[in-house]
Amino acid sequence: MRSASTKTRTRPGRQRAYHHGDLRRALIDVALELVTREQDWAFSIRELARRAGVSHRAPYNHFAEKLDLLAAVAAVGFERLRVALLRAIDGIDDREAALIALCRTYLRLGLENPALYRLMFGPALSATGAVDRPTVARVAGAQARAVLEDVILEGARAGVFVLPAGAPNAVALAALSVWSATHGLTMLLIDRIPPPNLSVEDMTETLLRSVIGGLRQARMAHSAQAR
Amino acid sequence: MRSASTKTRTRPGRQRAYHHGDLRRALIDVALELVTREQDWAFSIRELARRAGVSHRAPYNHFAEKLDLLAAVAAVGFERLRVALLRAIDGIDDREAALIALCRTYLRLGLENPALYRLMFGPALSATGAVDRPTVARVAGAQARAVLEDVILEGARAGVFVLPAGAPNAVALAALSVWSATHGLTMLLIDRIPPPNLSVEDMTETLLRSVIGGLRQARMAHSAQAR
DNA sequence: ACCTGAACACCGTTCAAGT
DNA sequence: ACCTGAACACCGTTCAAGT
Repeated sequence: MRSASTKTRTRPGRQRAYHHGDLRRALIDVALELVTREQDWAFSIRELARRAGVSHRAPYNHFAEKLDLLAAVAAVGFERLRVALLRAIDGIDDREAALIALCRTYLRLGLENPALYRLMFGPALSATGAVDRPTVARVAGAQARAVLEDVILEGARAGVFVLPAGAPNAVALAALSVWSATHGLTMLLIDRIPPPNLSVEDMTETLLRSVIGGLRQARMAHSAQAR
Repeated sequence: MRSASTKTRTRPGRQRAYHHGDLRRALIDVALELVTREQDWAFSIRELARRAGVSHRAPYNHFAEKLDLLAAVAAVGFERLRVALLRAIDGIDDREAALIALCRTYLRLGLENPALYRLMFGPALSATGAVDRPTVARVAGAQARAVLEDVILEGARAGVFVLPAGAPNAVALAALSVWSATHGLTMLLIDRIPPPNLSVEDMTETLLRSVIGGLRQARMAHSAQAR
């Protein structure tokens, strides 16, 4: 799309040029911008349509209801997360350092765009009412999770991390513990729950120390190599 | 209120009896019931008024806007949490066992009423748009947090837990780590993010093992400096 | 296949009164 | 002090058409 000539915007038929048949994408873009700027997804479908320059009915040609639109926005957020996580560990050899980089990146992204983050893990996916319709976002979330599991698996193979047992679930369970801790701190910070006299850096460091400690655990016989 | 005769409900003036001047309380009750049953707080103020048997305008005499009503509901949730946490550790001597009991209770309550839990930590408190109006819920949350901090402080004094440094923040930081992990797992479970082949019990146990490990953690060689 | 515009039943919030 | 009822400007979603 970006390779196409930008002159189309200066052409006479300006209104048609913007959508050029991809109103769906345009709606997601506008919604993402709204979520980011207003830090809220309470905007109406009608306003969305207005900003996209179409009738208030048009969005329903692409999304059955508002929930589906929000799920699409969440999917974009998960994709961004996945890319950011992959980039964060790029070129890092030490799996422990890689894990820390993952957690810090995760936290940073959450704090950068709290509303998007909450949308990703919120009601849009959790199927509060009916069946889990927005599979899109769920799949995207699973891909982001895979990055974390890979690092832990590699660390376990390298002997840096000690996993609970030989169960096939071990990696998934360990990853979920790390994820829980990081996700929890991110959420608490987003929601401004911690007392204001604690600094984000201190909280992060304390948590990561605990998380890493939990993974090194078990055989703490001899002092391991310091970093 | 409970000490008052319940015969008032069987009296002739049934309509007046229910509110007996406390429409505010009645509205909170109805809202809490709606949140619990529908697992959602998308209900309208008008519907709330309908169920309470008053005009759709009446609620505005007690809550400036819907947010304030939701904050009041959240405050009830925090109070319930505080009571449940206190009861959970009642009679337990071992501070490590007490801490585990706290985490498990926290998790259980969250899974019992996900919508209320999400409301407690959600936008109603986080002041997405303006100033932090709903101080009510914030205070209630701080009280619940105090229970956790007490257990950790006592454990540290008894030598069961080893805290980072002598900084006055140490207890708060340690408590926040434990809270983050527990809160994170609760949220992830509520949102059905973990893969379905993992059992809740396995996830919980793995997490708690890691959390406890982090608190026992022998001071590793170099001392930790808090900023 | 996609869009428009009218229509329906709702909503949050305000205003002007009532008691 | 608290409640009512009308009113305003919105909303999500559906229907019947247009191209």
